[in-house]
Amino acid sequence: MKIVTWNVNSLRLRLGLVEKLTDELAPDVLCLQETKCPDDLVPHEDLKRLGWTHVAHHGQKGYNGVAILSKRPLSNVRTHSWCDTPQCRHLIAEVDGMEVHSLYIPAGGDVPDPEKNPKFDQKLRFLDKIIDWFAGTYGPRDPIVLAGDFNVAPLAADVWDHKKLLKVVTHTPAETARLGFLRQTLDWTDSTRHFVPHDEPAFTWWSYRSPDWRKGNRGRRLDHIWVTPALKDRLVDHDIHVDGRDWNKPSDHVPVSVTLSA
DNA sequence: ATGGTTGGTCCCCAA
Repeated sequence: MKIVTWNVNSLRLRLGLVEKLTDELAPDVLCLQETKCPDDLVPHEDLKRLGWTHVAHHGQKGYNGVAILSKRPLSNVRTHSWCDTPQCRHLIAEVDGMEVHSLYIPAGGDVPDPEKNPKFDQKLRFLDKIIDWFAGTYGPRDPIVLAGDFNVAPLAADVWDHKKLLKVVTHTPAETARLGFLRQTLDWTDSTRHFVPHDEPAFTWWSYRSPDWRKGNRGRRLDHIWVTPALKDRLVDHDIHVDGRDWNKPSDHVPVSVTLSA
């Protein structure tokens, strides 16, 4: 069972790359974020042609939007909005006896001060709410995959320069501490760091604004796949598909994958 | 200290 998460940054614009990803990575389940697509405009026929016969989508016009594409049946599809105004950032479905979450945590704007920046305040409160919810809703023996764009780079080796980025949104102590609390709720395993040493730089996002992203390599690890202890022993493979940043008209995020044994 | 790019929408916002 191979599960991939990707911030697609517009599903309709990048349908061709969804096809490329489907061919090259051959996932069984594909979690998408930032589809930027209302539910009634999802290109279901195109997705079906690519083998995505089961599609759950939770989207809105212009912003946000999450999806779970699957080659196996999905059931018990649910959504949550953790914001004051409804936002499409959290979609849940069951597949093969597991619960899969496609999650898009708010980016948080530019100024890392909740007093001055409402978006950063919204991000911190979003994190606080899901920490409470996961802690109160599940236990470590529940088989859950939490995948998505968390918009937080938790470790020093998850950013290109730890000291420089301590005051930059995605890597501030307020955010990384909360991600630590979230990880503790169900004793989640961070799949990437299960396979990659904690001090080895690992990035999944490079800004569109850096002209030569590979040379400068000013990246951050914002995209994550976490699993509960119930699934940890089934982790057999992992990949950050860095080459995806060089696809034609790429997303600024690259796909992250895990493979679970049967 | 600032600017750089991309996507969606409706003349600017979010990332």
